[in-house]
Amino acid sequence: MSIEHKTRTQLVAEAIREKILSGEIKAGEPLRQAALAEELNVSRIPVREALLQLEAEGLVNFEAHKGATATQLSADQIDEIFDLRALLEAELLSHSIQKLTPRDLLEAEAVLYDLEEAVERGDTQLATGKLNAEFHGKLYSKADRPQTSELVDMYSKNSERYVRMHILLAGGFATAPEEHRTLLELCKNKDIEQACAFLKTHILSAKEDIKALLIKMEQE
Amino acid sequence: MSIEHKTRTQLVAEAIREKILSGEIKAGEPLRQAALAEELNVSRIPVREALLQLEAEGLVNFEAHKGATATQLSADQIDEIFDLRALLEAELLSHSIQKLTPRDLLEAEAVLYDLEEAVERGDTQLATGKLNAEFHGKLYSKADRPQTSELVDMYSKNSERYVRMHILLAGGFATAPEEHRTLLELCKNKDIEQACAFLKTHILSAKEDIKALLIKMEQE
DNA sequence: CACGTAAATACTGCTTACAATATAACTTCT
DNA sequence: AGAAGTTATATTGTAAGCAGTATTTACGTG
Repeated sequence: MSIEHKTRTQLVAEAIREKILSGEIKAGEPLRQAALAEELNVSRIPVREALLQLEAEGLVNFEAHKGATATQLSADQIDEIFDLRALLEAELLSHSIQKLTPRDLLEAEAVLYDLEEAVERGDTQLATGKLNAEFHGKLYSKADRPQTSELVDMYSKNSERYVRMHILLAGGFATAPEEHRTLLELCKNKDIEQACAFLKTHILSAKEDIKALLIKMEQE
Repeated sequence: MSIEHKTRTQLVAEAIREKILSGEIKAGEPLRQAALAEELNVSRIPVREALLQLEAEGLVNFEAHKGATATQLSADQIDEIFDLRALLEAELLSHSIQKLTPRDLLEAEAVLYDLEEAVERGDTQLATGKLNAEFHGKLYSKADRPQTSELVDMYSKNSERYVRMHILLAGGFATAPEEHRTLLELCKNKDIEQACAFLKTHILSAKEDIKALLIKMEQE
């Protein structure tokens, strides 16, 4: 194993990404190259390159001569992104489900246990972010579809901050925990049709919640 | 309409993209920043930024300290990309088909006419590239799904060079023209189910052709 | 001759500094 | 006072050059 030599651009990208996902940088806020460069003790070039990378991830809008801003997703865009997620994640699950071993399923269950515990502790931040992604990831782990997975990761990262916001403002999703259990059961039974269908409705119902909130906010 | 002020980065990106798509730069070939910079009469900075952009488009692989290469798609990757295209394009069509006006359909038919003519002239380059994309684009034009469309554009651009290669080596797809006609008919009849199903098989059959060729090439 | 090691090279990554563009502030005129 | 034009300022885009990394070549050693 060779030591990883991280380039400044990568470090800067990680730093800015974290700022956006955590909400430290709010949607729509402009990202000044010089300010970021000084704050992170690098020149503007790695900052520019990091911003370009983040644009590819959909976290940043980069307009020539005008600068970069954290992407502000409209209700319509949220709508479309969640539709895409439903489509793509069902595709992943359909390729993965037959190959899931008992061990995979137990690992998923373990994650689910942590997740439920986090919810009880009130740590919704962790529950909806890292643990939720980890649970879904376990179920897709045998899909062997690298490009599709990359897309799914991108979109889930991208919508995460809106999910968080929703939870903050609306008190979270009451139904999600049970839904996860149901989904896991369907996977254990290798019921492709039903599992995929249920996964889709699971994602789409989350969408409806968030969209309602966003529309309300846009009206203000 | 304000005059567009194109940045050097954008111009460089277009130039390199064209080189890759046209085959002037072959898959796997390294892209030297200094060489490109000199050839295009710019410094290395816009070249680097253009390469980053092309990486986001999937046309280039950018590895730290090792440089950029034109992406070399394996048979597996082609397989996955075409599956994604089938999924996403069917999604677009399903959202667009009801809203397609008689005029949209006539325009699609007009493109189809040009396309068939190009095939007869033997201009498969044009037929499978610009015109094919234009025909499909007309059918998706009322989907109102900007992000999905962007993905589809990306993937079709990305696979175009492999399609071209296939045509060069295998003499083209015998069945495609009739399939386009059939698809158009199904759209005219607003038969969502059948149109989407047919579109999927249309894309997946093209996949099989190309994949077979690629596997053959990989064995050499 | 094989193999590991050290110098040379070719390239990428980054900094500093300058040029070009867009926006904000300020006149000037009606 | 308000609109149009003009300067000033902030910010981005690009260039040239140095610093750092990976790869190749040359060399010595067993």
